[in-house]
Amino acid sequence: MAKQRELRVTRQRERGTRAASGPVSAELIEREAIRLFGERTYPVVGMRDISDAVGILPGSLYVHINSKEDLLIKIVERGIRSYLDAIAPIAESEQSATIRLREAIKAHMLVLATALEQTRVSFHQWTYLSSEHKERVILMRQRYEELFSRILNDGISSGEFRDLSNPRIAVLALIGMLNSATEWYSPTGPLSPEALSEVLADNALIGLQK
Amino acid sequence: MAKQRELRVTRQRERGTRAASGPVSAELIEREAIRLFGERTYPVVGMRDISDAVGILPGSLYVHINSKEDLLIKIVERGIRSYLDAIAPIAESEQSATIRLREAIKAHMLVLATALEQTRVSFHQWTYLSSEHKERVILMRQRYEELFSRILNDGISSGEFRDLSNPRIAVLALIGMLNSATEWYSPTGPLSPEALSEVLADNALIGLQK
DNA sequence: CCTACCGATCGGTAGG
DNA sequence: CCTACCGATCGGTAGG
Repeated sequence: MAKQRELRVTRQRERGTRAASGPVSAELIEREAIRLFGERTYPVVGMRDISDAVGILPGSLYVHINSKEDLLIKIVERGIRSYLDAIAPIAESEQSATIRLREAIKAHMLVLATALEQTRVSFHQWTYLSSEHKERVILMRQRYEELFSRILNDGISSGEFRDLSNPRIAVLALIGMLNSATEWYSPTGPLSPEALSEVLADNALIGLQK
Repeated sequence: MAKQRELRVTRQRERGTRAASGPVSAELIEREAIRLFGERTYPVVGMRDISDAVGILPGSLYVHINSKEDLLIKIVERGIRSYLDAIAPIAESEQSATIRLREAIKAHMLVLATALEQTRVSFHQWTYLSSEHKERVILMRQRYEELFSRILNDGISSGEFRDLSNPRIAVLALIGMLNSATEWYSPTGPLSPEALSEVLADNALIGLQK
């Protein structure tokens, strides 16, 4: 008995990069899944990697979760929602389009900085979901795109922005620029998310030319 | 004998989305791999998917290729090299930074349009390579980044561009915007690569403001 | 290029 | 939460 317990603890140590201990929960599993999916992507992370990270055996994960895909669904939807929640009130506020765009960019970078790995999963790995869930994600992504479209269109109407020949492409390019930060943002870098968002907003609004 | 042949042909038809026939070759396998990796990503495409697409049995692939990773290496390196080859002469030319930037963006969009799936693999899936090959890719990506850095720095020196507080971030944001086209460019869309590149160049140079 | 097969690993489950 | 295990699938090979 004592020997069995010892073996088990040893195995947990071997497995466990997990800090100290604390009970295993669905939330802990999701947290480790975010980290692992963010680092190595969904299809190449095995359930055994996740169970190692939380310090239990693979089969025991299913006491807390339903399936691997269920983990992905929750991570992706929560991730996108955090962007919608942060940016919707800004896009719909009464301020000028210029100010709204600056604030939306800042909000984006703040969410990105506080949830970098979740963002990586949410914006790139939703494609691994089965079709029904993929459709729901596509709707959320459309809502997100519409927030920026609204700001741009308002800015054109009000005369703040120039008469863009193709606002749709401008929106996609802007969002693409923001999302690319998942590939180069570093929490240990010299610039804060706020400072970065000012550089990006200047680029988007003023451009490179003098 | 006749019956065996019939069975084999039938099996090939079942497998084969392959056009007409023609001999299987390393090039054909690479072409189908580009398409499949581009559509569904490297880790979730099996060798059986590739062998189905070219119309042979899985084991027979290894007459033509060495390994699955070898396919990825070739696709990724050829893909990045096509960008370096297109943009290096422009970045190193004698023209103004403004013109060079416009032409570099146009060249980028032309390569992207003519090799959309290869670009998707090259820019996003090199992360699945083993570490030694990953390092080589990182070097190529640095060269690519340096081409744009050179244009931007030249433009700042010459006074064409404003005094960017952080040129590195501006370069990464610019490249991020260009690369995002792998997610929204459609060959059947209304705008040509040239027209798109003008929209993107205007965005980068002039910005959104009036 | 096929036949026949390999060991490894995958997500997940039954029963305690 | 573990023990013990499942069928399916993976990349790849030997021998013809």
